[in-house]
Amino acid sequence: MPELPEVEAVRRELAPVLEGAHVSRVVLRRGNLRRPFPIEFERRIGGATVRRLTRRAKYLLAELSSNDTLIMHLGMSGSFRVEPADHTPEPHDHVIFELSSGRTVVFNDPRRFGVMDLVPSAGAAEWPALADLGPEPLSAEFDAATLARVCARSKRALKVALLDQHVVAGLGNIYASEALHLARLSPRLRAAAIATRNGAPKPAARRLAAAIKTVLERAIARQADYNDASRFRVYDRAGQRCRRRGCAGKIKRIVQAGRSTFYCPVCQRT
DNA sequence: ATTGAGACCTGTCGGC
DNA sequence: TGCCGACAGGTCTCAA
Repeated sequence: MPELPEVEAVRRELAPVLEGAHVSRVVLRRGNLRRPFPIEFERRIGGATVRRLTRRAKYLLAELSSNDTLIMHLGMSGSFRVEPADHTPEPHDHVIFELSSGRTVVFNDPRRFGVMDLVPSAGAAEWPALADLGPEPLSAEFDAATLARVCARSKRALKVALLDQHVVAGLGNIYASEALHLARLSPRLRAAAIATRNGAPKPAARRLAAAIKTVLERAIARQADYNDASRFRVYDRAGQRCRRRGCAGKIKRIVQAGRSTFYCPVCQRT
């Protein structure tokens, strides 16, 4: 379940287990995920201590005492479990990090769209996918002005633009729809429609930038005391009633750039 | 330069 | 029950 809030939840769960922990052994149960594992992956991590576990967009970054950084992405179906040392592997358990604490961190990924790579920490920010990322949506760096600027000359639909990690880093298919609903903006609007000609933000851009932050913050907070999976505003609710107060619309599903978009045609008219 | 389509994988679910 | 297509939270590459 990996968009920014889910990755952040994973980080918060793993940080206490990994930070300061000594990795006694790494076991690969296959040679690749979306791409092959880097050369000497197990040997280069084995023996190191994890200094910090951080997140950038949907990536997890484990800084190691060896001055390498382990870059991880969960793809569509990746997940981590913390297990006792003697656990029996389950199907699709691909990477096992054995810690000298006696615990084991297991990476499981049925579809194998995940990624792991190991790079010198000094150059981690230049790792191709990381270097191209747009602003972190919960940082002060991301606001209506930055959003308006990157949308300025784009002819694609607003929803499609929100999925572009160069526009804003960490939104995925669920929270793009959710943010647009909160901001009362149609997913089919051209992206450029929220910016004025000189690139200054319109009220729509302000609403959208604020909605993105709100939606992500709420999702992160919900994960913290994780219980019932989701009460989405629109995602996966085709045919059901719009949850906005006073709106009698029915949620609609459309396909944009090959991906499902959910929205309310009544309150997300522009 | 942008943009959309297809590819990469496996699992699940609904319809016939 | 079984088979088959559609679809799933994400990138990446290729060709208009």
